[in-house]
Amino acid sequence: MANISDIIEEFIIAQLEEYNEINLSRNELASFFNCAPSQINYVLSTRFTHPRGFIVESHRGGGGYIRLERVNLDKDKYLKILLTSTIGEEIDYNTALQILEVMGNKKLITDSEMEIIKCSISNRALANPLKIEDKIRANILRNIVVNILKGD
Amino acid sequence: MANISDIIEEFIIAQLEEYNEINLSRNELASFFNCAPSQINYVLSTRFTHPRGFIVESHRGGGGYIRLERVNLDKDKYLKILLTSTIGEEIDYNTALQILEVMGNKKLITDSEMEIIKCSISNRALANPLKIEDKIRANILRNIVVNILKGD
DNA sequence: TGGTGATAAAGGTCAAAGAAAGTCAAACTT
DNA sequence: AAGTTTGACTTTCTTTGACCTTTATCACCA
Repeated sequence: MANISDIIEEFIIAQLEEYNEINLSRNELASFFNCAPSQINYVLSTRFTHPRGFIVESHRGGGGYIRLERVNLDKDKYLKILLTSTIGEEIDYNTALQILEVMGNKKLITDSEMEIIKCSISNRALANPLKIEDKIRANILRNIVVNILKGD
Repeated sequence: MANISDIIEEFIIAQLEEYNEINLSRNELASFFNCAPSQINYVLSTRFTHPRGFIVESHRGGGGYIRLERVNLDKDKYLKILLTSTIGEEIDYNTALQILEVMGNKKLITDSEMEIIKCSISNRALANPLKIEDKIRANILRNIVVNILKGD
């Protein structure tokens, strides 16, 4: 123990115990702990991950920030399992569909939410010639919009 | 927060909440907020954009002004415009967000649907080392699941 | 009276500087 | 070998300022 990363982790978790959503400044944190700013990124990416129930958002530029939020994994066992094991590094469309169906049955998502998600993850939407996220995103959005038009 | 642009944005939006068309003086605004006049242009061009449903008109010279208006297209028309021109071959995250906001305002999507879509199209979700759709899809799903957990 | 040019009063543009945060790989620890 | 630490470099967003363009008005002269 007693390595900086663990200490920073504890510090952040302590904050999250009080408020379950917090704003950090990467540079301030780094100078507070006397470490490289990128150390903060290291801590965030190794400790504050989705499977552990954290959501991290950030903004660059003047007035930038890092926002951290904690979700309660124990609230729903099924979702917890999804996060921590079922959905791994990769997942094909049919498996994903099966998951969605269960989520629908369990009323975790509405029908129209399910439709939106199907749009988002369809092979058509994700067809990906070369690491071009903006194109992919446009595909996803177009999909979604057509779908809303369709549903009267 | 704590950056001037956001504050100016809020100020202007508050005005638009009352009157849905307003006249501003660039210089007055700038001196009121103690910033460079061109800062106003920056705010206008980054925040009061077409995708967000604003129209900006201005006049130079003596008695010049900046007129700001909020447009209100009916739903089908708006969606058609989205499909045929606003969403092109590529779209960056911020523009997409602005579109989603308007869709939310127009009740074309519910708040939780909006959250799902944001999850689907976030840069984080689409981070794409190399044409690997299954990985991307897993990212998207994980995003969505965390988000549903978040929503109480 | 009517045209003309100077001046002032707007707003516009653009690029450089500044302020965050992100990435990645090399070096260091355990 | 695995996990951590560091730092150089990148990307994104904001702020500032110098310079540009457009418009209105007013004084002046034919």
